[in-house]
Amino acid sequence: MAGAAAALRERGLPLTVQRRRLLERFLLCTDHPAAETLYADVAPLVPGLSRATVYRTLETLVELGLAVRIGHPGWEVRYDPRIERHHHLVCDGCGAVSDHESAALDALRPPRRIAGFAVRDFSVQFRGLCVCCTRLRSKRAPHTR
Amino acid sequence: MAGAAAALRERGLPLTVQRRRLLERFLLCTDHPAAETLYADVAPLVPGLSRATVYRTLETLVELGLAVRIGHPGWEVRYDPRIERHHHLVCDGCGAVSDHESAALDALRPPRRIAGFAVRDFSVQFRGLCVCCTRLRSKRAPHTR
DNA sequence: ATTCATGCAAAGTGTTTGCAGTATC
DNA sequence: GATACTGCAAACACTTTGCATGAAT
Repeated sequence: MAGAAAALRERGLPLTVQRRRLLERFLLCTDHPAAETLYADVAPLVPGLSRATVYRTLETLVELGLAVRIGHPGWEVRYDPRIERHHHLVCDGCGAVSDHESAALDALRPPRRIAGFAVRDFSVQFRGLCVCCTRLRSKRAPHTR
Repeated sequence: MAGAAAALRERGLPLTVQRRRLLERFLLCTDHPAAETLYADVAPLVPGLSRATVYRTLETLVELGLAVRIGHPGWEVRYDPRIERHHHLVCDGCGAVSDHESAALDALRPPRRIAGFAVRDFSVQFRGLCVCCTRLRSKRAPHTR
């Protein structure tokens, strides 16, 4: 919390009541909440809190490097006609998805069971930046997303 | 395509014009299309094609085991104040998705780079049957989905 | 003839944006 | 007092659903 407040100050960003309350709650979360969840938790403490503020605050935190985004807004489900086990490289920059075959990963044997869940197969999703997007980033000032 | 047609017939599902065209196109795709993309590609060939049909067809293919879904419908972006990764258990039976935290997986260090792709993080998707569905299967006749 | 798929349009989520007003620095 | 944030409501993107019609077996 202290670190977060400092990070905001450093950028000249006001520490509003809404942000303080959201931070207090968010930084304790261990369950990677969605915006809606955080809104539900904090709204009772901040009369009139708007969902938009929650969304905006969370994105600000990501920009400040105080939070990690899991997934991307506006990202659709994609489908793959290849059903054999294979893995994916998902670009955080442009959304491109490419396949990745790996003997090493294929050699792994997943656990049969995870907390009652009967595991049948697995696949790994690597997130990062594709070649094109890497090139773009290195030119301009580094800037998240 | 032949295999797909057979799979449909086996289940007594009609091979409609729309499905045929969608299949013809989809099975050739190597770029993990989203529903919208497939719609754009096929709509010119099937006058009056509806988006709903595309969505429904793709989900049918997943149920038949002819396609895999990358991502989950209705999934919101989640945020994490710890820079910690987490994984997913996806039930082939009911489609439920639950989170899975694993110290062992967290300890893994992904490669920095895969064929030019700058890896930032990864997450593992385990597919199988959740507790409820496992119970159902063991009682009733096995029934894929 | 039966069964299931389709199109349409409406509704449902999750998220973003423009704007006028307001709090923070 | 300047700047940036907030709430509101409307817009937006993606996806699902109900229903009457129509097509495949």
